[in-house]
Amino acid sequence: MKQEHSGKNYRYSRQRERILEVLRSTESHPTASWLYDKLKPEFPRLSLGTVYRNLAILIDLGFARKIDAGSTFDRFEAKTEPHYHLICRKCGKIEDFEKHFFPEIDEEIRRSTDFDIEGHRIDFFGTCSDCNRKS
Amino acid sequence: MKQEHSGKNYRYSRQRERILEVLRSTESHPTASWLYDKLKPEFPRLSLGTVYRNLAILIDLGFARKIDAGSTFDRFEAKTEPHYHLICRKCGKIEDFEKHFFPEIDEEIRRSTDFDIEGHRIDFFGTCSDCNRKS
DNA sequence: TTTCTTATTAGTAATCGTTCCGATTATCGG
DNA sequence: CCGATAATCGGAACGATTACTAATAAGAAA
Repeated sequence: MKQEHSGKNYRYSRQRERILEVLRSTESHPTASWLYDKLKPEFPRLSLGTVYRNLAILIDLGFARKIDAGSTFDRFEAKTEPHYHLICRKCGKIEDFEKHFFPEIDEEIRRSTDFDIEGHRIDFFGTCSDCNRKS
Repeated sequence: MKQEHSGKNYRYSRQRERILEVLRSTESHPTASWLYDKLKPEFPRLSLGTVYRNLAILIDLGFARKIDAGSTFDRFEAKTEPHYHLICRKCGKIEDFEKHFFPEIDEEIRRSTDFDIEGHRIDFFGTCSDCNRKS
């Protein structure tokens, strides 16, 4: 893991490395405390503050992203390729969707606003197949 | 203001009526405490909890929406027609964008997932003209 | 209008996710 | 190995939101 970006140069830390590995190993778009629980057995003295601080650093390094899914808590992901999210209104599950990406809509918007558009995010809302099956 | 929806029947309240009016009168996508400050002179005994509770009711009634813009606090709007948001990465300002809407992308997604898609939200990120001018 | 029921409010305390702080530990260049 | 300082731990602090209780007010019925 290269740890330099945006002027800053971060020292290596075993906790940070593992936080990124665990984040990369899941598709569940976890919370900070989920990561904390996962890593607590490995680092018995791990602190939640360490998880938060390192997630912020990983975001700064471009290795992770924060997701706003309407919950009261933040969720994170390590996927950096462009993709969208399917958010289940019933259970809150977030799934990645990468089959289509629409770069042309940025152009469309650029033409009719003076905002300097860098990119966009799309979230699709609905009900996941698990929840559909149950009702 | 019709106050019935989702089974519940709400009583009239002057505070709720004014909260909606003020929310409709601004394009600033305000926070709960901004609304509180605006209405405090009019209702000297207004409580912040009242603002939050009524915003939740207004959302339930379909008169308002909550916006997740990556901040630590919630922002609200009373515009109910479909539209997107332009979010300034520098100053946090949110502007509405209604010139284009892309209903066809829901169809596109429906075809390749088993999620039951109800709709989508798009947020465009960039720099607003005010911030561009300053730098 | 008066009464009665109950939704709504004000005021405050509690909650909960996140950030901050001081002391200790670890990284890493010299 | 030493020294400088970044990162950690543990816990306190913070800030937005929610929950609780007694008082108030909407609105239906008499």
